[in-house]
Amino acid sequence: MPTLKEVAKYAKVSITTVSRVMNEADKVNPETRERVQRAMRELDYQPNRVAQRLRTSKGQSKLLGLIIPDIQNQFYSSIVRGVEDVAYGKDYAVILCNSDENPNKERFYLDVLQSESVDGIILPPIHQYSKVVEGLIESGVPVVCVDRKLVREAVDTVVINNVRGGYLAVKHMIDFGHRRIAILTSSSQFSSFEERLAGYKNALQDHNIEPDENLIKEGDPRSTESAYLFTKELLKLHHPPTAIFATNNLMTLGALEAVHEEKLNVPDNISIVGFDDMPWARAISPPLTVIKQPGYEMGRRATELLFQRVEDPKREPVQIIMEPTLIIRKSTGEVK
Amino acid sequence: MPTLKEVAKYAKVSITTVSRVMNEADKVNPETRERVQRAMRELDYQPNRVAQRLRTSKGQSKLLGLIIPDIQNQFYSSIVRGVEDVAYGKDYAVILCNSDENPNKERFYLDVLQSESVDGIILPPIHQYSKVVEGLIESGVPVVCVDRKLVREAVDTVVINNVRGGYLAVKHMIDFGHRRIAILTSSSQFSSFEERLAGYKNALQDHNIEPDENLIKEGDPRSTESAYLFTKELLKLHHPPTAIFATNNLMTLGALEAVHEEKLNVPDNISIVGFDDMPWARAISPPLTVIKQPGYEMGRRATELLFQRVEDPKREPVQIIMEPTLIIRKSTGEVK
DNA sequence: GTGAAAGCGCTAACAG
DNA sequence: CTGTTAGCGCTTTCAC
Repeated sequence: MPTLKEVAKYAKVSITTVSRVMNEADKVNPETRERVQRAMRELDYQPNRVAQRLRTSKGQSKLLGLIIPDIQNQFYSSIVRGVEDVAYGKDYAVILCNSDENPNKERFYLDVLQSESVDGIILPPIHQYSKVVEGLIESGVPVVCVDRKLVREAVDTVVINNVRGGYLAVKHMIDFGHRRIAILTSSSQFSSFEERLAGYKNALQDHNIEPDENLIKEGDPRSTESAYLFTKELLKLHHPPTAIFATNNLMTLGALEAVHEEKLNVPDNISIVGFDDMPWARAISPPLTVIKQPGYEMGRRATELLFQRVEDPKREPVQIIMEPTLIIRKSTGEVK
Repeated sequence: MPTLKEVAKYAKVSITTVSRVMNEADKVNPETRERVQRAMRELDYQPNRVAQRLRTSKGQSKLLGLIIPDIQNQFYSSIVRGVEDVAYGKDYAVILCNSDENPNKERFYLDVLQSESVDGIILPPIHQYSKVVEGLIESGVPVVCVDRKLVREAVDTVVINNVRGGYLAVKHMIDFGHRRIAILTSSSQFSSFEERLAGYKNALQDHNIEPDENLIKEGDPRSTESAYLFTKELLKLHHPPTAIFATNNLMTLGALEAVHEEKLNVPDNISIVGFDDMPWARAISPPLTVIKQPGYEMGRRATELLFQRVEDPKREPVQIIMEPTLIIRKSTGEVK
């Protein structure tokens, strides 16, 4: 690959001039500029981003970091796509990291990203209190949280109103006459799942339904398998639930599989509401009623926030709370 | 972030020595080494990858590039995960790029990656003849193709036997007595889809079934919508097919949706075989018969190949052809 | 066994 | 308007 120096020699100017025509900064004599541009074209010159990054202090690296739990979770794929699209629009590339909810991996990647001098980092933090992430913010690295928040208020954040999401789902089932409604959720650790559970409880309370601990299953939200097992248990209960609320797309799959295996008819024998409106949700039979989160849009907004912060590091942190929507399809119906 | 220099000062040695203890190269006096290591620990030193990359010529950047059509296609998510896992094992980070099958985007990202001095690039090339990619290989950048091949033989490649995948699917339907079997595939451009179609035709031929052009639908493989429309058309045919083979996971979803909308029973009224064994395939009712491709494993193998090439740039190129498997579930049955 | 010095490709003062 | 110079943080000869 040609370097600045070679272009300079070819165009018979100094490297500074070449650098100038690239960065549009100072005015360069039109003729000179033209000559340099031709040289760049003819040599097929591409600035070396690594050198640029090393030299430039902040906000010019054209690289950003994105740490997610697992790219195989489609909800995160949506976020990633949103991030990439906005990044691409600004000639940014993104380093993608999978943390597997493992704080050590998160830490490792955070170090790598910092060491790569990325302009900023987007992530759903594994812990709501995170020394590492907070340290990062303090040290001036632009960070935006997406999907999950940090307890500390002073961070740009994009989340959805999870309490409302949970409420909407459960309210919908109650409206159909259900009173024994089970929930498949995560053991408390992630703000999002805690909130969805809170929404579930609020809805029950508002309709004078006593929560039944047997219907609240808390497991690993990454595991379709555990949701499957929980659902099996649920269905074997003496008083089984007439409706199930699965709080993410993976758990929904587990619930669905168990229900089908038991030859139950949806929604006649049991109603199901999922979380996340994945492509398969409308293709299956019956189509699945879900709480939709705008993953792609969340990714976009988070990235825009990040760019804003890169440009103005001392702007006041913003919290964007997006609204989940209930999409009613055929997997929910009157309780029999 | 502390630099080499600061560590050196802190440990009262020269930066060279610090560099040495990091890279384990020359022997360093045990005492000195210990002192330096303590300094690094106490200052929480992290080598600056950007500087390392700029300085080092090849194969030490600890960064690799991955260009895929779209991360929202779960098959590619699997590949990405395979790549990341192997990369993580070697302290590598990966830059992820979405090409949307757009050669300009592919080209843009290829330039970016080269300009980032990545150690290597993994991609399913958009075109089977690709000047850009071939140029890259010629210029010495380690490249490995995954999922799709280049016509040029001299590239490391990891693909599946797509002809066989197509054959397996269709043979399975023929065994159930089907003779009017439709295929939803891509307009010819991608080697993988061409081959799946070839497998389809081979199977028909081997069983003396005349291919019917009306049953061969070629569209955009990224579009669930187009598969949906095609399926609708197919079902309205005077002699509609009794079975449908969808050649990727997105198209499968479109077919499923159309079939359900027409209130057809699977497999009683129509059999369906999908391509790609996505998590939802076993959760739906009836569970979907599919041709499974080992996406995750393909990503792993591709990355291993890449690392081998980084270590030995003049090793002979390897072509790994993995086998697809037919997973029989309940979406296929006797023709009525 | 250790240090001094050069330089990767680029940007940013500082002169002219 | 253009060129000279000094590094960014690191690796790598080449001396000592």
